[in-house]
Amino acid sequence: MTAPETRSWQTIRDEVLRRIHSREWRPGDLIPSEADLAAEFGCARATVNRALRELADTGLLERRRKAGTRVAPNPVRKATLSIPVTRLEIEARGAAYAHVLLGTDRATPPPHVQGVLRLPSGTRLLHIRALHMADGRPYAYEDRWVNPDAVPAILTADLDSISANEWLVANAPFSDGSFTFLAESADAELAKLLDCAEGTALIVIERTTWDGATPITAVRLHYRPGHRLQAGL
Amino acid sequence: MTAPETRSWQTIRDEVLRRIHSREWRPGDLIPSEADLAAEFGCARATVNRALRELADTGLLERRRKAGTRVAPNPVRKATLSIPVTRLEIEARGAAYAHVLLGTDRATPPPHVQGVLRLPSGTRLLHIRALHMADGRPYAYEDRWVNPDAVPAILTADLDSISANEWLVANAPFSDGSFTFLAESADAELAKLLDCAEGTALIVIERTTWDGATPITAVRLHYRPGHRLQAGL
DNA sequence: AAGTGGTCTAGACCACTCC
DNA sequence: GAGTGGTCTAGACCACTTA
Repeated sequence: MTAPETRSWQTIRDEVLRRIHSREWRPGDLIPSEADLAAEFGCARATVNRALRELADTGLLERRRKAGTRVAPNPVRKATLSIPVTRLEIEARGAAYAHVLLGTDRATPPPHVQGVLRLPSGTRLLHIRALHMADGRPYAYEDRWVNPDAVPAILTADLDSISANEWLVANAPFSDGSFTFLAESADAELAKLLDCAEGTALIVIERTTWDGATPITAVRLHYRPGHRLQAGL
Repeated sequence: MTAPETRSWQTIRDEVLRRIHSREWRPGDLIPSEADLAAEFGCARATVNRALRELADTGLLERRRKAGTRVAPNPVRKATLSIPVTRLEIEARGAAYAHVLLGTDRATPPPHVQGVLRLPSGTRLLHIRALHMADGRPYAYEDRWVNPDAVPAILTADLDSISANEWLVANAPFSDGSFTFLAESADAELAKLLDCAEGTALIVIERTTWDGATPITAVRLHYRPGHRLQAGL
């Protein structure tokens, strides 16, 4: 045997991948148990477990106690988007970042914001509007509502020198959150801010974050026309 | 001590999360080594490792040999989108699925498709256009190019009864792929197909898949107006 | 009742990287 | 060189699920 004697969990993962890929194991098939595979590969069961768990996490295998491990019949593709702080996103593209605070006020948010934050109607929040610039050109428009009860210190923060985005990342740890992606046409105001024609299709990210049951912030980011979100895997 | 004596890796993960969250450990801080934490929690180092690895995978911790483990200063949020087969996506909403094959032909793809698939210009591919319906109403328009060299069997598949989407999932294993999300305005044809006004902003998913170095398929999915992609985490 | 995955342990060696 | 994380082992017990 000239085969390498290495039997790391990556080796086993790759071999399992190869067997699925070569259709030796087909979608829906039951594959051997961890104990059997450990015997076959000459390694500890924990090592096999690590490899199979990895593949189950990415949706390629389905595992159930007693029932065993199957090749997923309908592999649900999991696309992972990395969403860094906007400044870093822009700098990663090699562009110079700048940030323009368009205004802050305290007001009652529109109903849909109240809804997603599950706030009683009439609650007043801090409203922040800002523009992120890349090389002097508009990159994304940020419309944010912050719950000052959750992070009182933001009322005294200098949001001209640090974006609310970054201030919150550094100062408002959160336990939960969600992202939604959608498309929207630029209205007159957005067209002006993002320097595009009215009606242009824009991609929008809506994000909310929570500290346990306490809502922290809800934000909508409208990206400049043509923006693409690239997902891995 | 009335604290429970359970010390599973989830327990440890949650306790580490709590310390980060309570700002006992702040962004950029070095946290104790695995050995120290194992001693503190009274468990094996492997258990601590499992907990910390989990948090590092989600981007909350940064780990380096010798340098130790730090709380990530700029936690990169990883949003995970689950992208199932369109039929299952529709059925999960409790709607009836149907699928209309609009046409197939063999042709030379437009330059941008040739580009992303890295094919020599002039290569002829199978072109498939279809509409996914939910409860009889248009849900998404699919415009797909398939490399018949990679999956010759598709030329004889009955794409009326099974969508190309599902046929490929079941018959064309792939090793790599990528997703891109963007916004586009409906042109006259799309407006007609999706039963919306011309110029409506639509969300678009572009997907390509590969079998090693061999391109399999490139597809663009235009969703009906108002569609949202919901990401977890 | 029994089979399978899920997890934990105690120990070991290795790989990397900072000093 | 030394400290830290990365991984593997052999064994064990438990939890869940199906038969």
